[in-house]
Formats: sequence, structure tokens, C-alpha cells
Amino acid sequence: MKKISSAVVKRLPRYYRYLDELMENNVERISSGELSRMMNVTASQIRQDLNNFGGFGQQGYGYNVKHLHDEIGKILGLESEYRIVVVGAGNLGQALANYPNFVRRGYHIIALFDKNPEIIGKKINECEVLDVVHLVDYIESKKVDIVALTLPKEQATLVAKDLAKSSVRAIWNFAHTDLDLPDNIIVENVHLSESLMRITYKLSELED
Amino acid sequence: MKKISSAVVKRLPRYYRYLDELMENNVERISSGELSRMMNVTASQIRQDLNNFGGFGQQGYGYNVKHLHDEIGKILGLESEYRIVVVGAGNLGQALANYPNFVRRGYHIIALFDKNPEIIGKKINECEVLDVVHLVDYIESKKVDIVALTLPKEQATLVAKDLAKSSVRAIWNFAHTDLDLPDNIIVENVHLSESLMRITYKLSELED
DNA sequence: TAGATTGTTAATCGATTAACAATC
DNA sequence: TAGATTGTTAATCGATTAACAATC
Repeated sequence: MKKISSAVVKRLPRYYRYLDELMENNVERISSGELSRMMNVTASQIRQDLNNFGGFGQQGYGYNVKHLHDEIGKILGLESEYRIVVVGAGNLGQALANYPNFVRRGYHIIALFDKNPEIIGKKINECEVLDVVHLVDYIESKKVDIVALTLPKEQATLVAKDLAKSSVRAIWNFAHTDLDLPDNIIVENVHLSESLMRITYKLSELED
Repeated sequence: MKKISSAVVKRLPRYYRYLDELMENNVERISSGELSRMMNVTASQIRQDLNNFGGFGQQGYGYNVKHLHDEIGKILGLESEYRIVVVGAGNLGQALANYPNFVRRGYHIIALFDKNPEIIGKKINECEVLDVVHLVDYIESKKVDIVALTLPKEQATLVAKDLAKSSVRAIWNFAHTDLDLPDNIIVENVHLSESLMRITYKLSELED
């Protein structure tokens, strides 16, 4: 299969969200034109994006909402179940563990890890907080798919060193640093402070 | 001033982060070539990006780290102070309010808002939780710059309606929906579930 | 069948990379 | 001055949009 550009991959979850809403509203079919108006993109882009994965539509009709929704879901890997652990049981880590919609999509947060003895042993949303020294063993025995890193950058860098040698397949990085990991490990960064800086860039731009 | 492409704006905070680290390590000067190797981008891109804002370097020498750091900081609006309120005092909202590095950059979270009477009146990191019915009044009287929305999508949509008529200048949206707001309000979306879907897209891609 | 809308090719636009003259 | 490295123009690459034949 040909390589899909990251621009397309970034847009897929948004299509999925809109299709989800259309389903909730019992809409059966939609054309690229209607969808383009809802989403504020061009109809051309929608058709191009979808045709990277095959022809989901029908000439003269458009797209069947449920079918397209399910197909994009499959592409996004939502038919599988994923085991996730969160390293760093601070506010952000707890927020992830408590997030109710993740389970619905097959994202199971099965444990949290921390180094603080005061938190170790507690339960967050039926999820135990374990000592971070047992992280790698846990990953191997429970076949963890994704590790979320919600801790300060220095500690994230240290944990990443261990993860590099483990069987984990993907890292969801909230620490404010780039992690040095082998190519076979997928890294998705969420840098909140960078997001905030993009806001203040635009705010100060407006003042000129 | 000519319009800067969003691709460039997205990269600026990362430059800033690397320059921050170089300063911490007492590095005085750096060439685009060295920086490109550190950051895994082309030297050409670095020079192109920076030259959108003016010539910060010197032929034969490179860039003075402190000077470049400060200039990018100015571009990102970090010389100003910002008043931020968080609407939705759940785990994620509390995580933002507790985040220690924001203040250092001039980001001041001055209040949280919620509709839950059990939380209203509590203090999170010296920051009071107020009743969301007073949100708009508060924004006007305290001249709030940025509102972070950390609540379920239905409620976020409702709050956005009020914000559209307020004097707030930017919204940091963590709700899983696109907000319908006038063009003069800046919106920065952080869709965590979409970020997670990009991971599982890549995971399931690997399996083929 | 006629109308609508896709799938897909071709044209355009913009972003990235390469190259090199300017200059510290 | 010679060497290094920027600032900037030109070339390339990729992504988006437009157009339209295919077809339901």
C-alpha cells in the first residue's frame, strides 16, 4: 500500500468525528459537497483524502454515513483494543486515567506509575498506581501497547531510556522535550506549552 | 508585515525550546548547521524560517543563542503577561491550573469556573473555583485574554456561545468538538483523542 | 433516461530544499 | 586575508484545488 501523507492522517480523526455526529443525528448519506460545507474544507480535498484508501462512495449518491464511519474507524485502528499505561500520576496523568470516552474507542488505561511513595498504591478510576521501578517488567508481562508520559522532562528522558529497550510500540509524550527513541517506536507529542505559544503569537501579531 | 505561514508558526516554539536548552548549557553561539543536526531538520529550513522575521544571524559566525532566544520569545509574545481562566474544573482543568511552568512564561491562570456546587468555592493552586454563571462578567471586569475550555463538548458549545459575545480574544479548546466562533477570536484546539487515533493509525499500519 | 456526484487526472499553489553570492 | 556561515534566490517537491469523464 502506498504511503499516506501525514497531512491526510492528521485529518482522518476529524472526518471520523463529523461522521460520528452525523450518525447520532441519524443522517444516512452525505455528499462530499455537504460535508465540505460543514467542515470548512474543499470537497475536492475530502474526495482525494478518502480515495487514498479506496472508493467508499457511489457516483450520483455520495457516501453512506455509517459505512464511511466504520471504514475510517478501521483505518484508524479502532477495531482493536489497546493497553495503555500512564507514567506520572500527577494531575494530567490522572486526567487521562479518568477520561471516560477512551474505553469506548478501545483505549484501556490499565495502570498508572509514579515514583512518589505517597501516591503508589492508590487507586485512580479503578486503576492502581504502581511503583515506576516495575514499569518495564509490567510492559513485558501485560503486553502494553502504548505508554503515556506525563512527567517532567528530566524524568521523561530517563524513562524513555528504559522504554527504548522494551517491547512497547508507541509513546504518547506530554513532557516538554523531544525523546530520543529508536525508529520502530512511534512517538506522538502533545506539547501544551507550544500550543499556548501559538495562541500568544497570534495575539501579539494582532496588535501590529 | 507579510503573512507568516502556519507551518512556520508551528515550528517556532520548538526552536524556542532548543534555544532555551542551549542557554541552560551555556552555549553562546550556534550555526544553522549545528542546530539542524540537533533538531533533525534542514539548515535551509531554519534559515528560511528565521528570515521571515529578520536577519538574526551574522555571516561567518552563526546565531547568538541568547539574542535569538529573546527575539523568538518576542515573536511568540512572551514578553507580555496573559490572564487566563479555565472553564471546567475537572482533572484536566486542575492539571492546567497546577502547571508550574506557565507562570514563568507570563501565562497567569487567575480563576477556574465550574457549574458543580461541590467544587465551586474550592481552591486549586491558590486559584478559586467560581460559578460559571459569572464567567462573562468576570471576563469583562478582569480583562481576561484567554479562556481554556476543559469540559464536555455539549457544555463547551454552550459556553462558546457566551464567549462569542464577550471581549475574550482567544480560546484554548480541549473539548472534542469544533467551536463556532467569530473570526476575530483565535481558537487553538487540543484534541487528545485525535492525537491518540494518530497513534493507533500508525500501529495498525505497521501490522500490514 | 437525466441528474447528481464520485473517482481521478491535470493545473495550481505553497512549502521545502539546494545553491551560491554577500559578508562578517 | 581566508574560512565560515548567513541571507536570499532559484529549483524541486508535495499538497491542494479545479476540472471533468465515468457511472450510479
